[in-house]
Amino acid sequence: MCTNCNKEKYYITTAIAYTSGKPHIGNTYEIVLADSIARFKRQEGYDVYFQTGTDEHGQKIQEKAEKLGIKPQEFVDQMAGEVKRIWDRMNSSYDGFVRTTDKDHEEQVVKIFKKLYEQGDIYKGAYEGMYCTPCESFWTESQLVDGKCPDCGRDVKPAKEEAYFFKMSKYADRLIEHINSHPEFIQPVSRKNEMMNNFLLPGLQDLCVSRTSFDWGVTVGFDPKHVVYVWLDALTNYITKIGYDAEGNSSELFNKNWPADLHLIGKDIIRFHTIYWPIFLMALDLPLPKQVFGHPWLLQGGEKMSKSKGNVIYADDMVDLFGVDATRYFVLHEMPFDNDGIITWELVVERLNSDLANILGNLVNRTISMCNKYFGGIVTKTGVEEAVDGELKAVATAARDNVKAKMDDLRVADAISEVFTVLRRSNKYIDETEPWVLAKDEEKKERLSEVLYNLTESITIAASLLYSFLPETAEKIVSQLNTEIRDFECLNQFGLYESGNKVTEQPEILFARLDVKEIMEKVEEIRNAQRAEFEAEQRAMGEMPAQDEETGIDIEPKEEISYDDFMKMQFQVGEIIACEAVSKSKKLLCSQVRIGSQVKQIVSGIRKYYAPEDMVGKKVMVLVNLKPAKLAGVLSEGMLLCAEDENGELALMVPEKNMPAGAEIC
RNA sequence: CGCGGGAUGGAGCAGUCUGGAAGCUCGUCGGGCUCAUAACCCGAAGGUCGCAGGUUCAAAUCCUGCUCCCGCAACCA
Repeated sequence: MCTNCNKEKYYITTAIAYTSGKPHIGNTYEIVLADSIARFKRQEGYDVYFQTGTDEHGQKIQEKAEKLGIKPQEFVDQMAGEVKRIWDRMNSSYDGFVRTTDKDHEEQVVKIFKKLYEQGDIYKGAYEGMYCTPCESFWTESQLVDGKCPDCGRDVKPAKEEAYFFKMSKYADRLIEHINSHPEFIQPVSRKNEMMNNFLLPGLQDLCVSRTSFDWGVTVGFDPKHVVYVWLDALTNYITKIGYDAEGNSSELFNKNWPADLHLIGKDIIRFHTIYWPIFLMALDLPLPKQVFGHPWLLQGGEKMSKSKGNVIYADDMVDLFGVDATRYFVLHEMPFDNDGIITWELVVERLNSDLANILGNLVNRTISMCNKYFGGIVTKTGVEEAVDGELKAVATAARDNVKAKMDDLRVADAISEVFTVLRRSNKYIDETEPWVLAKDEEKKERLSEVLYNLTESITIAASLLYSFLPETAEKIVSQLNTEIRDFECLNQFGLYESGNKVTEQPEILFARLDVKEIMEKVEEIRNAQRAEFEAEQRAMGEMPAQDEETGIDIEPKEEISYDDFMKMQFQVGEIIACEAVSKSKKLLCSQVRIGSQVKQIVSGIRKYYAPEDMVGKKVMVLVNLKPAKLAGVLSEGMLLCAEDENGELALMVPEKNMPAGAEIC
């Protein structure tokens, strides 16, 4: 309880956005969802603190900055600015924006690390594995390919690197106990079982919490060779930014707000938030957050969005085409509670037209038009009631508690539907009361006035409830009705709209209907621009050679070899006499290849381009004397040679004339 | 047998835990209405609830087996 204002506090956070790339609509969803919850809690009367931010350390970011030829700090400054700009554009009402490169945050991370070390939860140990010197990488036995480095194929040797570890196991039992006794802690519940069965119950490994292989991170104060593991760094943002101090001088803000009421995160990082984070907090002797909600993902037409697929949808493009509130509406509405949601441009247009334009916008527009047409804009309550009014009033006054019930369960999409129930009922009410018929009869004038009053009142209630989700639209509506967003407390009452008020003379169209075809043409432009941008970026990072369509593809030049080197390789024509898919893999085909008098089994990653039955009978170019290796558990004794284009499309090499199986290629 | 999620009218989903008349939104078709953004209201068609068994008076729901899809992991000779 806040001592100043008597309001109960509510601390909500989003995950901090990783700054390795521009966030797409799937990432942006989280801030909109959090914003809606934060706004709703404020409306309900909570003293809300809403924090978001950016996660800016780590190897990936260091590498990306290097490739772009700029300093990591410069890179994350750009990305953080971009994230903040998009969050602002989505009209998110966060109170705090943390960057993990903020001085005060970094200082606390150092202190926290030190504290945990001094009390024995973090200890110095060694990370053991197989080390590839040229690649500067550790690999586990299972990652090795044929006993060699999976990246460069060179020899690896066992090596040890000193590192700090966190004693996870020490707190595991306490965490299991907490999760079991607080069923609301992990939401949705299905995730709880996943965490328990996969990680907690089998036993927690101690976590390596420092790195020496790169330096873009928070340096361990007492051992500057090491940087703090990104997750230890990132997770603590929830306490550092509101003023936690590991040495005991925490701020007012922290004391008031911790523990957090809700960490809103994506389902992919639930493990970090429901296992590592609580354990870190236990070690710091702090209370655990009350709830962690791992929301589902927004998939583009059922697929994950990725730049290389060229199917990414960005918030900016959506806002340009549809506006902020339509974008907010779509992501909030289309995202169910525990399944992934689907977004396509066509679906967005459909939702916008049917819900926002037809049901909401048109209702407001027709109501205001009638007020103007019949009463010069003056809305008067006359008290001439009829039976049909009862149902409208019942629906309108019940909406508040229905919305609240859904919001309490974090079912935001369902909460919005509750508001639309009021709007749909209002449209129906117009049909039932037929104002245009009443208008023709002078004696029905008072009844007509009452009908329009009831509509105006219902819309005011609906708009007030819509405020958390579509703040701009809600404001526009009440402004057109010449009233204000109504207090949450009164939203279960009917008849508070001030009788005699005058609505606007010129109702503005809230959401114009859109034509799918026109939108799709614009989308095509966006896609083209995106593709060009992606290629430019790849080139900037040196991952894609400048290409000229006339001259074909250039590849990374390889080291010069001697004729003897070439002659070491034995190429022969092979005839595929049988071929089947490798059952444990999606990409592999296993072929029996006749080479002269012998038959070799060869596994190839070409299932995407060749069906097993198409392979049989083909004569192909085979590298015969490659050392056999197992792929997905299947022995492969050679390699079928293919040409590959920039899209990964493959073509088997076949002799230009018919040649016998076994013919040497040289 | 790597881990997990899913399969419900043309599309997107709810319902499954706690068996008891198959529901919502969109689309389609028909009708009504004209205040409104060709919007709104009413009605209809359309489903072997992935497949096959089993339990039960009763199964979308519980049990067993299978198929397909999607993530992750592994792997792309």
